[in-house]
Amino acid sequence: MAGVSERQPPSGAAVLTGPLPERLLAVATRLFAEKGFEGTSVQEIVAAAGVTKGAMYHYFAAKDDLLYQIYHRLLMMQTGRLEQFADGQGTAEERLRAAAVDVIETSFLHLDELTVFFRSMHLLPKNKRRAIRAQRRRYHERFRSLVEEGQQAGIFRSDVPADIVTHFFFGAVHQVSTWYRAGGPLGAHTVSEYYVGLLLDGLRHTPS
Amino acid sequence: MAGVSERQPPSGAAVLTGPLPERLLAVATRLFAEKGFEGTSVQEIVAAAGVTKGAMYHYFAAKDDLLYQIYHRLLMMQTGRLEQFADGQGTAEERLRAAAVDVIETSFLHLDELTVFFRSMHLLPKNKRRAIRAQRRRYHERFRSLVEEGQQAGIFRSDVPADIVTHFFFGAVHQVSTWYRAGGPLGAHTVSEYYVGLLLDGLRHTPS
DNA sequence: GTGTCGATACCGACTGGACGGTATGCGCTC
DNA sequence: GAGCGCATACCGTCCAGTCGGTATCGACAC
Repeated sequence: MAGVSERQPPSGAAVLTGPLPERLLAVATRLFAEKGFEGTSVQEIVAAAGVTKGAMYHYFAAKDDLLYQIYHRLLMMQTGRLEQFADGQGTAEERLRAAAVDVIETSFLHLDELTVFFRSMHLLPKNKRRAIRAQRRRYHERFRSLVEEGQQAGIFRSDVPADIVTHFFFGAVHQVSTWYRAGGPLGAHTVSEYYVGLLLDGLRHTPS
Repeated sequence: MAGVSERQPPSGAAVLTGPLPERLLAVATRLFAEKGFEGTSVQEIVAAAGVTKGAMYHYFAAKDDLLYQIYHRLLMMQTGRLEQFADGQGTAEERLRAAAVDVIETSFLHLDELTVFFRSMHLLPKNKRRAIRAQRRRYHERFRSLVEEGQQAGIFRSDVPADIVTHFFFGAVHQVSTWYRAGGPLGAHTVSEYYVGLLLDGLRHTPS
């Protein structure tokens, strides 16, 4: 992956290092995932980050700005990657498979962000919610058009609308944060392959 | 007044009729779905139900009791139906298909309850959360064993664990509340059939 | 059929604390 | 000496839960 640049070095717990805005977002993500957005006070966030409220309100206009930024950044990254895979080489099935595996794997890497967003997006003020919905729409549409491409090429079944397929798959993916626990018996890559296998081939045994 | 009182007539908007506990749950479900659990005050709930806080705390020990009851009742119903389908007649595939269609359709009928629960379950106190998790585990296990049955009969593929299949499918189902809107172009039954078709046969075109 | 008792169903004012957000100040850098 | 990056103190609001009180009703006695 050329265009996808590496982010911060893979240090274990970067809580008291680095630029403050990122530190606050990291701490807030963890706390929101643990105790919920409304169950976490601004005071707790800044205390965990080793600063005070003045610092936070210097960088973020409101508490829900944290929530917005948390998911906005993840979504931007995933959208960029999806578009790279979708616009790449290979058949529609190959590209869809690669994109689907990638979105699951990056989702596993950011389970907290996903958890927090899908629990609390309804708490965002209207304008921010609209902004996120627009970005998600763009993401959804790109995936959907990939499915449609495969349908028109005769690779995918056409009796199920591509829109439904996309909702079906992303629904399953966005819910992994409710059951998957890192450190369990299943690795992220394993689950990704299973999920994509189910998406493409379904559950029924097809004697080849 | 006899002991066995009359049930409420099937009127459309039964908000100010019927037994108070059910009335409060119905009103709370609607408000929680609209404005979130934390964004809805007890005062608003009781006002919408036409009573006062004293009445609510007469029937419910705490605000989160409402949340618990809302999903508890739905889950009990769906579990009962799942077990009926699973223990019924037919091949494993036929029974799984019928059970899967049913769970989606009942989910569409109770979208508000699903929305509220999956947004706010983390706000439940520990004991109630444990209770719900136990019930959901039972539900999950019954579906999983149905998948396993089909795997052992050679009807379903065995290279994907039944546990993963169950998570995959329920994940997709539990997320419908984030995109499906009643009154849209797609009916609940249509979507149910699409989803079950995707679960069983997957996306790939299999020339028969 | 009248009076008493107890229970159920509900009312509504009040409290105590928490929480998001702000106004101001202060040190350090350039 | 100006402005950035934060600290500290404070405010107004809101809200879950409480608690003493009232109304209604059935059961039972006489």
